Amino acid sequence: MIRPKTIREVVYEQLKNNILAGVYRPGERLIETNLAQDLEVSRTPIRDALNKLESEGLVETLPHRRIFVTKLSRKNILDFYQTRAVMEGLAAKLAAENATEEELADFHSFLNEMEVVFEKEKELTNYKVIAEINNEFHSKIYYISKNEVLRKMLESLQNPITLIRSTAWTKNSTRKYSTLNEHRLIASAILQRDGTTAQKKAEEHIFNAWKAADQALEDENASG
Amino acid sequence: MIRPKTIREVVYEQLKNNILAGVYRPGERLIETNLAQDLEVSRTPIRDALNKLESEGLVETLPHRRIFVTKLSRKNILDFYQTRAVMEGLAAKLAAENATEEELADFHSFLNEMEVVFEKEKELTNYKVIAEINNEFHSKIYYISKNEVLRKMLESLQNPITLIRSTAWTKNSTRKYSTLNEHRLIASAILQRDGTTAQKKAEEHIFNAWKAADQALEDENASG
DNA sequence: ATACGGAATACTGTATACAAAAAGAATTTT
DNA sequence: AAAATTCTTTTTGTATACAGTATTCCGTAT
Repeated sequence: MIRPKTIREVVYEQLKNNILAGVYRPGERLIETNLAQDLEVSRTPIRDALNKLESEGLVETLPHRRIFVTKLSRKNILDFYQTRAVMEGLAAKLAAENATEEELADFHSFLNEMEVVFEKEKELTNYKVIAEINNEFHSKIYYISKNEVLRKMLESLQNPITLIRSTAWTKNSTRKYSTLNEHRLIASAILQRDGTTAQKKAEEHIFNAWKAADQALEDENASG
Repeated sequence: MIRPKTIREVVYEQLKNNILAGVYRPGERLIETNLAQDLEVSRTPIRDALNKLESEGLVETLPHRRIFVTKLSRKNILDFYQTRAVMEGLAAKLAAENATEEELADFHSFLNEMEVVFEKEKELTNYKVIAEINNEFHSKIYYISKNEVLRKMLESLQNPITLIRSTAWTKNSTRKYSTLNEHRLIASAILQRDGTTAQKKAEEHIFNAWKAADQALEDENASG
């Protein structure tokens, strides 16, 4: 049974995609009326969508003031990753402790798939495929952790982080390889139900991701 | 220079207060039209406020379906505290590491104030005063941690937790005393710039708060 | 009686008109 | 010419009317 999507939902997804894909760049101004004209809807669903995006940290605004796509500072970015690190650590730990046997079996076969994809995409040119399977890896952990609150918060952190990555980090093969390795370490700890190690490896993984993102942004600023 | 508040801001605060104070009970249905009439405004700012409250987890709704004040399950509550624990831990650790000398001095004198308040309110009957100063204690830590992302997320977690406390936990003197003691332990670690201990003590503190809340809710269900 | 189906109704979603505030342009003042 | 001040324009905030969907109520059939 499918439910027809409301206009605001469609608008929300479109705007979000445009922001995350860099169509609307960080710092760019958004005007309700223009967006409404472009998407051929009234301002009402546009405003609803923008409100939601604001609470997710993708746009910024003050009452009666203009609306801008969020532009994150280097400190902001560190803050995001730092926060995400402890949350991913908790998720990994809970996953190791709370997964059912079925879920672990499932997770195991997903890992095999992942290996196959990486094997096939040896050149790692297909950034989108890699990014997708990496996101799926993390999502699986959130779900088997059985903590809904944590899952939702981590999912909402995903947006700003995608925003960061869309600006920097187009192709950094070294990082892609180490990501795969780090995922292996986390997964192995979860499968062995070793919560402590899973937590530690997950935290380290996010820390490394931060270092890579930070480095990429620095390089970009230095060259651009 | 003060800015006149927009209607939606006022409405948001009113609805939020009513939810957190238990005027609108968990599970209760909210009707836009009625709220608009009660507050003597149009539906527009009501809808804006409800959308915001939804993204903060205080109300729940599906498209074209009714709106309800969030009713948290026991598992939800555990999830909230579990998540908050690691985040408070991180905040305490960062506070110990990143506070300036001035901030530490400030924090120290706040602690003295806190002791005075508790001394004066020996009977601990004035629940509101105690709750306020406890919240302030945590807020101070968020600020001196220097991590804005973490602070905002912790602040948004505060709402559902207040919701939990408003239903259970009216007066539990034992818990109030141990809260003071636990706060002392966290503070002392921060003042000594011992990040590891601060983190550990903060995590334990939230875990204990969860145990108390969970117990109170169980008792309430058993009796009520 | 109970289950099903179809109006009636109650509420949320959307469009649009109008109000108010902020940003920008033009004008005056120094 | 620079700064301050008014006024114009642009843009967001709010009210309201209308559209569309879910829920309720009632009648009918089994």
